[in-house]
Amino acid sequence: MRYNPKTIEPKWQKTWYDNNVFAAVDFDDKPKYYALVEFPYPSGTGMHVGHIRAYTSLEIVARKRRMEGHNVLFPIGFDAFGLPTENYAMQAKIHPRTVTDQNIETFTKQLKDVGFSFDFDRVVDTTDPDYYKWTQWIFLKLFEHGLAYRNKTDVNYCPSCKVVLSNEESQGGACDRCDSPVVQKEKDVWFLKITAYAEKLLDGLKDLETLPRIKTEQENWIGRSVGAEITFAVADTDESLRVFTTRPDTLFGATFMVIAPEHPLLEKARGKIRNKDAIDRYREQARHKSEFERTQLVKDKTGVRLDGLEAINPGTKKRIPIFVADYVMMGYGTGAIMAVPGHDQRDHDFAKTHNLDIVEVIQGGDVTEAAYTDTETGILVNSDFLNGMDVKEAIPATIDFLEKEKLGSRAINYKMKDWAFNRQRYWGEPIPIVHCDDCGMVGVNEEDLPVTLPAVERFEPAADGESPLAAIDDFVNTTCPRCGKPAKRETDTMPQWAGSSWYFLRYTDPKNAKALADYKKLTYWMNVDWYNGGMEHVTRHVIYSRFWHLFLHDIGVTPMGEPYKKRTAQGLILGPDGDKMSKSKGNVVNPMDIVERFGADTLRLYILFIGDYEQSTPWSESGVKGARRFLDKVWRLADHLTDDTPSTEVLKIVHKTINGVNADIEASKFNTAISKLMTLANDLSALEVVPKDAFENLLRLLHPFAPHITEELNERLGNRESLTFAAYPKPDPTYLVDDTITMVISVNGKVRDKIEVAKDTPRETLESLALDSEKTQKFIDGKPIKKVIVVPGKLINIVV
RNA sequence: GCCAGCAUGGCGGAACUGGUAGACGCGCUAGACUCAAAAUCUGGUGGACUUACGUCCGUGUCGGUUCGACUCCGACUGCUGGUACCA
Repeated sequence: MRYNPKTIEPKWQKTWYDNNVFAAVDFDDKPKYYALVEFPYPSGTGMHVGHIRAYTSLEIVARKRRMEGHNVLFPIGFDAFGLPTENYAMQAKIHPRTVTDQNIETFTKQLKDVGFSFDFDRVVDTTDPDYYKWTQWIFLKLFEHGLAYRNKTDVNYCPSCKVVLSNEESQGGACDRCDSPVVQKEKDVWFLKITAYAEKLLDGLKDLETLPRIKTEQENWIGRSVGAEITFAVADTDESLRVFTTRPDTLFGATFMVIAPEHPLLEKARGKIRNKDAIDRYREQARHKSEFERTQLVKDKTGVRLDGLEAINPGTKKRIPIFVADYVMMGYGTGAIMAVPGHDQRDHDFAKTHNLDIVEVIQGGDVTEAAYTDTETGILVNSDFLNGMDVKEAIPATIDFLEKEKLGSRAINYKMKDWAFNRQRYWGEPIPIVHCDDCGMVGVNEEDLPVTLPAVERFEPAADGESPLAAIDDFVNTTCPRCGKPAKRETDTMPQWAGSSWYFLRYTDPKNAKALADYKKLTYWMNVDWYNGGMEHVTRHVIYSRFWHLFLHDIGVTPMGEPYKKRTAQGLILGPDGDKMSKSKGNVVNPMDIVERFGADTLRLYILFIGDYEQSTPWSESGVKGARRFLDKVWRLADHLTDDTPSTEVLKIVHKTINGVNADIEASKFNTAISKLMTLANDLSALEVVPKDAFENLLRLLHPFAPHITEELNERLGNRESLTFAAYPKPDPTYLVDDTITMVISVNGKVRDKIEVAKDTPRETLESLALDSEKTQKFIDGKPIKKVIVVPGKLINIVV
């Protein structure tokens, strides 16, 4: 009989899913293993090959762990709030609830068609009120602990559509929907104080098992920098300017100051500024510049000098000018800098444009030409008591001086900003806050959660940038939870990151109505042993969810500090043309097509064989064929089985494969694991008859990759037990070592001969064997032998 | 600009801590089977020279360290990702 995935795949899927064989068992005695993949956004187009790649890695690990005797939690769910569904719903005039339910249904069917071993009893859906009740509950806790606050900020606003836009919808400064220019509109929005956790988030990275680059990316995102805060008095006023600098040693070279256009000094000292008009004009320009312009047009350093105000350099005691310039941002540091044109290139550019003094304080370069930024070899000059020191000595010396004079202190600054936590849209979790005229902002009582999204006909954004919820009187008008007087509900909803910041906790206890998850179950299942997802989520999603988890731990809701033990990230699958897959390029590969034409096992196998798991790789149709041929070959092997005991030679091949495949899977080297299985199948098919024992080992090793065909073949061998919980093969060390080894003989590093020798041939014998070799003789050619290097088990190199 | 990563046959990719470059797959090619084709099986397949045995060259470019470099170091080029005037 020929291999026909169309009949055997549905058969085994039915067996698995009808009997719930992948259900994780709470509090089981077996050691637990929690394998987590990033849950999908259920889009209308169904699964992408990228989803398959993202899930297949841990699918292999989960199936392998079950065979190794673990109680495995391998869950899946849906991150279903968000813009695409909402936009589609508006366009198609279907309620987002309906759209979401349909999409989830499609995804679930597709996941099962590929044979993923998820525990479908634990599916979570972030848009389910029973789920988002707890998302709201966590928000309330953050609010109670002062970690959620409201503040004014500028948002992208389209005056024509009267709608707030996301960054994505306002790229290049034009509205995505009507193409009119986007302006910045000031609005009161919610923030989460993630900066309060900056240090903890940095600390927690120490124990995370991951690629160095993943760690580096998070470190750079948090962006801790150590330096000093220095206070500059503003001459003839009571005002002062605080700056943050990483280079306090260059204090004596600060010849001017620059403040952000939004800096409060401009209001406070307004009376003293003589060129108000010019300043106002510049501030207005900066306000209208989109973030795009302000950050992309790097070349021209614009700015206006404040007439009538000067600062005093606390080192030199000299008066120095103050400028307003938009290259300084209010959002980082203190919104003001001391400019050291001699040793900072941006300041140097600015000084050149505006004809300002450039003073050299670190010797080594030519500061009239360019800023000299070498901190290793430079020596301080023109700096009073710092003269003669190197940069490393001068930094603490300056800080000591500033602290003594009460002009500044050591300071740490983070690049990471607080998390803007709001959207003015319908399809998101309502923020559970009530605005009361008397009590201010009050959290909804816990027993009144969830604050559900009202079922409405119209969910288009309301006018003037307000959420559609603002137009629904029934929703808005409520009573104050504290004083009982009439009050209004918050109408903003949460961003998409909210539901995904804690979903992995819900999987441990998905139906709990009393808590986000039972503490004992959390204790049993957490931490996540292995978390795989996209490289693009390594900064935002991973950091946000770590923040929520650390907070939940601090308030005693979860037992562990850091949620994840190990994190990996898969590479992108490109189109067959090497470009990113996209509808517009017409190079999208639909994974379900591959299932249809070649079978799910072929898809699973190929997607891991395609290349290094962490690297991006183009899709190849002919590569798929290769994966299918391999399965055909395995199928045919079953027709040549024998009960004879395998030869030592065969046992060696089998056990080396067991050893290699095991190691490769644990190291995410799925492509080489598969190539080793192919080699084993090739070797077995070269035999007259295939020992059954060797074949069964092959089936078990292959089972996590290609579960359907292996279950079928296993059944045909007469085995009653499913492979799902069959013992994973263990290598027998006696078959891993060879008695004889091939050693290379090289002359001056070039391979000239190979010899077969016993494993522990002594050095002297090897040397003489090498020197006597006919082939090497030719290259030694009577020249004097300088040295003979013997690397045990590898080679002998003769140097002449 | 800065940070990180990558660069290996016709193609996707292997090569552990420096030690036989090109595993495995695709493609191509010759042969077997077939009336024929498909499928399958067997052999070959980095390049140049050579009747052959072989020899030389070869891991983006240039240089260095080493008995020995795809692997380490320096400079450069190109590609990918992240970030954005971060003080």
